[in-house]
Amino acid sequence: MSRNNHRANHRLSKSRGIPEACVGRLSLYVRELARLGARRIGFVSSRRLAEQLGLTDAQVRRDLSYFGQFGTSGRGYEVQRLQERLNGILGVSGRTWHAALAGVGNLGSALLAYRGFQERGFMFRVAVDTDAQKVGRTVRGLVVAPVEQLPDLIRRHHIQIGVLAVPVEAAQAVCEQFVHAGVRAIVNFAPVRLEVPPSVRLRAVDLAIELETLAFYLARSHAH
Amino acid sequence: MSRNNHRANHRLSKSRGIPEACVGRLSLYVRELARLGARRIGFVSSRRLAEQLGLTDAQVRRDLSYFGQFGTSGRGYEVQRLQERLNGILGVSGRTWHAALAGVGNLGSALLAYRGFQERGFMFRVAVDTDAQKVGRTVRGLVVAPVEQLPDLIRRHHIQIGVLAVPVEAAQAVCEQFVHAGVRAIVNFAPVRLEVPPSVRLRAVDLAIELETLAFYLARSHAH
DNA sequence: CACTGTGAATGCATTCACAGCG
DNA sequence: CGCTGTGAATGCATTCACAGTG
Repeated sequence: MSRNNHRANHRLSKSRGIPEACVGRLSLYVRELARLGARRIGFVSSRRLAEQLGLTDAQVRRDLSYFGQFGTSGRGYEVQRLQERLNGILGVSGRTWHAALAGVGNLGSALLAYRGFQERGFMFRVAVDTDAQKVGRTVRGLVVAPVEQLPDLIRRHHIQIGVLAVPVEAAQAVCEQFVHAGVRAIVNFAPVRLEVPPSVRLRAVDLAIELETLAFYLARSHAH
Repeated sequence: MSRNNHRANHRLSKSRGIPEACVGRLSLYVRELARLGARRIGFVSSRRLAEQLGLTDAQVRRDLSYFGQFGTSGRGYEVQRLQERLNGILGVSGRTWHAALAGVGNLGSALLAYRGFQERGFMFRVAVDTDAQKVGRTVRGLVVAPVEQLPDLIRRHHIQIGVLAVPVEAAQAVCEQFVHAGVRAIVNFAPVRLEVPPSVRLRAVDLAIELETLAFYLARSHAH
């Protein structure tokens, strides 16, 4: 789910036969390459890369081969060059993606503050909430707006990614606002399945399911 | 069909052979069944369940069949009974799982406050941090302890699940403390791969990767 | 050599399709 | 009938194994 997780997904026009799982691993490759680069390592083999990430060398080569031929026989992959290429493929090189957060509760606030997003070129430019108590407050340099303004704000700030951290009851409605306003990529943290048109890419992060999955295996291993 | 009962039982006894993806979906089934139960719906067919969750009816039946025969021909599944059975299988019926949090930053605090955990029988009984500023503070009724006390606290509070919300640099070390103290299930929110013995169940939640995956598809669909 | 890139083989997960049951 | 439970078929993802390359 990991795995999964993973997974709580839908068929969208598959981007030219690239396994979904492979796309998820691209980010891992970039991260490891960045680390290697920081250590002034110029070349890396698929085996080394695989070891570090808990994969097989064949899988690394296969994954990369979907996007082109980046390696050199006998030497491996040039760290810096591959990193740049993969960042380009991931769409995170030289640009910033604009995100909007709906739901400035505990989780939402944590997401606004999350360093990993900025580091990879994701920037929250909009935060909304229904709660009149929260509207107007400033969180991480962002003024919380009323949820009614969401469509307008999305257009004004050229939002490409919507992040849902609202209660289950509100999730579908807010999601539809995102979609109507033209957002085509959404991450949903509410523990409910959302209905979106096939043109919209949806990912679900379900925290309770992560723990329940673990509980399943714990309960089983205990029994024996 | 009753002729095949021994085969089903055989499957049930083996913890192996159950697709990991199926385990993740168990939680989804339970959630939907709870909703149906609240609406006083007594029976549900695999088709109805599938529709609601965005799956196929065959998949629902297959998933459930790994654990036994819960349905009635012509009528479907008895909502309440199936819900109870699945909760039992998931290990979340009538018991509480004890969790420990490492890293009481923004994300960690949000996890402590997350309602979905309590609702499903997960309870944080321990929270630790390295930051002297945070140690001693009370968060959600829990006194933050210094990380050095983690092994002792794990044993004293019978912790079964460890949750890592520490920075990348600290993650592996704290993880090892969990493992040494006997924790056999860990959720890792730090964007780094952790090394654990095979007896320990590890799940990774990587927030940046969720966004990057979306960026990949956005970048592609934009290009064409 | 040491390594990549990739057909072919394998292993899982999902879906089909239908016998069998209430 | 309507529906489950499940062999058989299909579809993906991973791994094997090796020809090909600098």
